[in-house]
Amino acid sequence: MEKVYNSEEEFLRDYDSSKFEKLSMTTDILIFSVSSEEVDNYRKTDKKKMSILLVKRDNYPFKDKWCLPGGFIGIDEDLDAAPKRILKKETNVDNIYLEQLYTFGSVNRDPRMRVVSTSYIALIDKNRLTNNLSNNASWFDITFYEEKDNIVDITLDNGNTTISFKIEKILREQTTDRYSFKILKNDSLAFDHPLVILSGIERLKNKIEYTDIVFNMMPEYFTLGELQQVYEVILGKKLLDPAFRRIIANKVEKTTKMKTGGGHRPSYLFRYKSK
Amino acid sequence: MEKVYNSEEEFLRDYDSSKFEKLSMTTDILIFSVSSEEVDNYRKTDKKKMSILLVKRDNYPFKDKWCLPGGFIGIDEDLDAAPKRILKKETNVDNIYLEQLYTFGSVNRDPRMRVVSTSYIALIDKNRLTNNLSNNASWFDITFYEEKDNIVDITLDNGNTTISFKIEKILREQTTDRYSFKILKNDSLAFDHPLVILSGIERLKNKIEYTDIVFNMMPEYFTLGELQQVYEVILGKKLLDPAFRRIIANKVEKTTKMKTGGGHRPSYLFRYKSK
DNA sequence: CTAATAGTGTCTATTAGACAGTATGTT
DNA sequence: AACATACTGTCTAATAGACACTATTAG
Repeated sequence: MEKVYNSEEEFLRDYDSSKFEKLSMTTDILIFSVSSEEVDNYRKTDKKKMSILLVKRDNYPFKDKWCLPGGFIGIDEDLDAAPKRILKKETNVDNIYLEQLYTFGSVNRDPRMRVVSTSYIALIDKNRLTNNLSNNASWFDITFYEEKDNIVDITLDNGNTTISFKIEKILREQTTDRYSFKILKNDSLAFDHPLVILSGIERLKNKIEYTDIVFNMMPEYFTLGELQQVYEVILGKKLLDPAFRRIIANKVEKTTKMKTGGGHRPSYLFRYKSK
Repeated sequence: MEKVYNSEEEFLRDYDSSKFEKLSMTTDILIFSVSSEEVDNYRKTDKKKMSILLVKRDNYPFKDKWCLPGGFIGIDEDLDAAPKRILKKETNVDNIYLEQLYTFGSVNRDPRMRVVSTSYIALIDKNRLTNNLSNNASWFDITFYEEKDNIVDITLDNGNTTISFKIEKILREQTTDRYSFKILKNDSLAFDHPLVILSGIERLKNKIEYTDIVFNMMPEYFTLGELQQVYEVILGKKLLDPAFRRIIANKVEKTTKMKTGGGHRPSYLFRYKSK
């Protein structure tokens, strides 16, 4: 028979938290940025790509495979504090844009034991990184390609290694925008991280349209051409100049600085204007 | 010194999962529906409200306070399976619309021990419930009111009990749509559930604009007036008839059935039309 | 001069907002 | 007849898409 308590204090003094079987929690962080690939033609501007930071596992499970930076949630650590701590460790930078993405909790996602993982998206301008990444971390350029029938092809490339995977998106209900993801092919990414990365890319594509999060990936001063390229690479399509400028007009302010040196008309540098 | 392993199998055989301190996970479910309040005037249509299912706690902590239905995640249970199981238990209905909302993980959100909770939104048409709710559960009508300066006032009422709380929304960064919530007043809701409820309402308000999730709260046949009222009560504002009908035109199909009996022109019944 | 990007003007198409009007059942 | 809701027509305002044009620099 259960004991009857007369106050919350009494109950808590007696409480045995071991009666439920506990589990481990981790966090995975999608650190997104933008990279520029130099082009041989002196007139042309650098080609921009989305990029993501991965780390190479030096331990089992998935030893020597690449995965998202992450780690365990401390028992005395706020859920949001863990990704902050890990981000600081990996990048040596504070004040990085961070938002919770999704919590993944299939029973067998980790071969060691039951682990539930809350993923986060971080956005950063690479110029803020003063080149002291932790030593098994590396930036991978993202190539994202959606085939007709809800099959998504993603390729990550850091110059040495190419990782590619393919995921099928299955609409869960007619009424919503939520998909179930099914991994069709995955060479070399650890855990269920292909799913996490795809979720993150989709979130980014969505939110770039109705928030100002892009500016977390931009340097303080930028040209509108550069900004437009970042939009285009994230959305995966070309935008028309006048329409683009109308839309971002009230988000940026023109400065007196200019960018010269390309073999073409110089452009004004703009800056993010918060409301 | 750490032991060196030569294969994943060997590593896993040896793996001691107890070296990290584990924690408990729960799920909280926001079960939303729509209720109609009868009006004395025979001509007028019933006034619709959003409603949410709460349960009364019969144990410490927060004994006798109301809270969201929820429970612990089983060690061998997929994260998504837990809310499904609890939903079935509380409502006796299968196939309810369910989507993950957010994972709350402040260190002290539960006085017993460290508990991280993943919240879910469920949407249901009350007509599907054949009146066998679990016996300490009750529907509360929601009144939602946003004061000028990001202070939100929410009142829940089930006819006997009125619960009200007040939350301040603080924009986290200039660039995003994410808020931190701060509870300014909370009489009688257990845990951090005021935050969970507010997050859920905001998600609902957002998604009703670009998905078809409303139809999960509607009966199979409905009039456009009823549908419009549901939109209005969720969005918290009046809509213009012609605009509303244009927007939902391709989401519904007219049937030959009609609704008569109000002291006014009868209306056609419509049905959700999936694409 | 040329290639390449910067930046603007303007027309058109589409969508959203507003208002006024007609239609029809119950009491 | 009167009230309340159903439903539609149409004008206007705002926004998005498309194209064409001018501007300016390094080589």
